[in-house]
Formats: sequence, structure tokens, C-alpha cells
Amino acid sequence: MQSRTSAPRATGGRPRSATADAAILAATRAALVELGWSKLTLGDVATRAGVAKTTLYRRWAGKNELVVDAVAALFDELELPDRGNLAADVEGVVLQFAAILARPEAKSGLMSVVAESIRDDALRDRIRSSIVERQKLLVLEGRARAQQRGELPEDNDPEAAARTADLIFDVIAGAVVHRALVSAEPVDADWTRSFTRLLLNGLTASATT
Amino acid sequence: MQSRTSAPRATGGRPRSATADAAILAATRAALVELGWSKLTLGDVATRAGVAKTTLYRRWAGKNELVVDAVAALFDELELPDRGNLAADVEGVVLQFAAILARPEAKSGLMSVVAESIRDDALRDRIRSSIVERQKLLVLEGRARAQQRGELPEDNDPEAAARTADLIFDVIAGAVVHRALVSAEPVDADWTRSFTRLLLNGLTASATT
DNA sequence: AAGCTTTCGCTACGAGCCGTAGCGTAACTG
DNA sequence: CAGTTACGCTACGGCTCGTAGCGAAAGCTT
Repeated sequence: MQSRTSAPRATGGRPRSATADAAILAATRAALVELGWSKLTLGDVATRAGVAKTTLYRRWAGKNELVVDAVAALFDELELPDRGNLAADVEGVVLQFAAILARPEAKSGLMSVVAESIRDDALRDRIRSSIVERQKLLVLEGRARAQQRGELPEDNDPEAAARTADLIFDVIAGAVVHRALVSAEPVDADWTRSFTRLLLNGLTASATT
Repeated sequence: MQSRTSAPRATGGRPRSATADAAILAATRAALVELGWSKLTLGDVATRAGVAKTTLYRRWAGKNELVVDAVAALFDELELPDRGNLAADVEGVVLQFAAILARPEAKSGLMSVVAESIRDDALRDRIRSSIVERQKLLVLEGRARAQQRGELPEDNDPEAAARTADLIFDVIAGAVVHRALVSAEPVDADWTRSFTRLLLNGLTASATT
């Protein structure tokens, strides 16, 4: 689960303190809330966690990796209860995303690490595996359910199905993130309902109501 | 146009060099391409621009403001030719966004300043007025055209219309940004066509084809 | 032309953070 | 018990930040 610095992990010797790991990640989230990404320093995080700065550097290569792991933990709670129909499931996904994005440590951290990942492929993979893929699973799950219910057509061409799933994911995640972080408006029940209607019925069919 | 540091601008005296302004912004974009946001330093930008570091600080308060202005200039070229119908206009908007986001200086800069804006309201307003509102105008323009053509219903309730416009904007901009910067996949003609069909017809109506 | 005002380039500076090295100590294994 | 690894602590060179102070340059005004 923890995708920290590649663990050489020879046999004997003193084991790494799991307590320290948790303390560091918690301290990182607290620092994100108070200071934001740019003013967050690793020395400060170490002090908050009650840990020596060198200990922190032994486990994480830098600020980017540390924050990714700290933020990724927020996505552990993601799951999608079956609400009986496609529209309700979509609203469920959106509200799940929104609940996480509403937390200040997610706001401060997520965009920053994604920005950094543009010039760092390793970081991008790390984000993908520990955050993005977990979100995408919810979309795939909801889609599979809808197909079982007959609300969406079955996939005949698996490759085209994958492209469609990617498209839907980008639309949902992108819209929620843009609403929450760029427009800085709340992703509440009203907005979620309007968005779901738009996603399911399309622009032409959905009235301005 | 230039939303630089609030200009005291008394009467006489040596005027600020407009050449220096352009050189600094160009140098900032070049540094963004080469170094990315986190490794970009103001001292380096000043050197590239052939300008003293103090000159740079006299005009911009810091890294954030400078990069916003440097990136905002990329959005000057935004405009939306009338392509005759709603679907074609939507594709036009998407491809306009995509063309800008494909440039490395936009990739590196945009996400970073948005991330910083989460903890800086003044920066958020600056981004809104110099970047986001310009994008939104395209959406509003396309929407008005579609209503004139009869492709979309007229607005009866202006407040609801504004909410709908915001929703559409978040969906379009969010999806394109997410595709380009998070999924890191190209926003090409194929994807644009699929996205447009989804946006106009909805999930239920659009086949996986 | 002289005088006033503002900008410019340059140098220098204290401050803060980075990331690492070195050391002695602590914790766990066979 | 010996071997191995993690830990806390201190110290360090290097880099960037943002500002101050200076003399010179570039305009505008009378």
C-alpha cells in the first residue's frame, strides 16, 4: 500500500517505525491545511511529527512523493453503494469525489502534485496508481451496474468500451474538480443533480430548469 | 490588459520600459518550459530577460503573479468562429482549449497557479479575470448562438440560465483539463468528437461506438 | 537649458530552506 | 552475543529569497 521509497529491506536490523510513518503523513496533512503547498517545508513536517528530518528523507525522496502519499490516504474511504439506478449511482460518485475535495488538505495538495507530475513521469505514475485509478474504479463499477440493469448498452468492442470509460471518467472527475477548485463553488446536492441530468440526458434534452 | 502590481504612476519621470515587460514575460514562459514551476526562480528569469532582479520585483509581487500574467497572454488568441451548428461550435471550443493546453508553458504554469490560488484569494481573482472569464465567454457565445438557431431553449429564468452556463463551463473546461493534464492523453479530433456527442446527447443516448 | 521625478542596473546582505554527512544510540534478528 | 538496520541529533555548503542602497539613465515640465 505505502508506495514509499523503494524498500531495500534486508533481513535483520531495527525495523522502521510504522508509528513514525503515520505521524509523518498526518503532520504533512496538517501542514498542508495550515501552510499550503508552497510554504510547506520538510523540516517543519519533521518537527510536527516529532521525528528527525533525516528520518523523513530516508523514506521519501522529496516533497512531491511525501504529499502524494499523504493525500492518497484520503482516497482510502472511496466506495460506491448501489443506489438502484444509474442516475443515483452517478450522484453517489460525484458526492464521493466532492466530499474528499472539500477537505482543505486535499485542495492544497492535490492540484500541486498534479502540477508537479507534468514534468515528472515517476510522480505521475505514483499519482495514477494511488489516486486516479481508485477513482476510475468507481466509474467502471457504476457503468457495469448500469449495463446489468439494462440502462446502458453492453460492450461489443472492448477497446471502444475502454475509450468510452476513459471519456466518462474525465468528464466526471474533471467537472467536479473544476467546479470545486477552479470555480471555487460548492459541489452540493443541487449542482450534483443538475450535472447528473446533463451527463445522462445531454445538453439538447435537458431544460434550463 | 496587464494586471501588474498596482500602478502608482505619478506624472513625470522615466516611464517603465514596455520592452522589459515583454522580455520578462517571454523569459518566464521559456523558463516554465525548461524548468517547470517548482524549479523556476525569479533570479533566473531576470537573467534570461536581460533585466536586473530588482526591476522584476518592482513590477510583480512574486512568482505567482508573474506566472499568471505570463500564462494569461496565451489566452489572448481565444476566439470562436461560427461553424453553423452547436456540435461544431462545441468542438471548436474544445479544440481551442486543447491547443493552448498542449503548449508546455501552459501545462507547467496553469495547474500550479491554480493550486496556489486555493490559499490566495487575490490570486484567484487575478486568474479569474485574466484567464477563466475569457474561456467562459466562448461558452456563453456558443450558447447564445445555439439559442438563436433554435438548437437550445431560450432562457426564461435568467438566474437558472446563469447556473446552467456555469455548469456547462465546468463540464467542458474540466473535462478538457482533466484529459490533457491528469490523464495526460491527447485532446485530438477523435476524443473531441466523442466528448461533444456525450455532452449533447447524454450518456444513455450515446452508443459506445 | 535646467531641474525634478521615476526607473534602471548593479552590488551586497541576512534570512530561510534544502539535502547530506557523520556520529553515537536504540531496536530487532539469528 | 554479534550483526544489521533505523533513529535522533548536529552541522554544513549551497541555493533562493526579498530588500536596501547607490549612481546613472530617461523622460516630463517650465
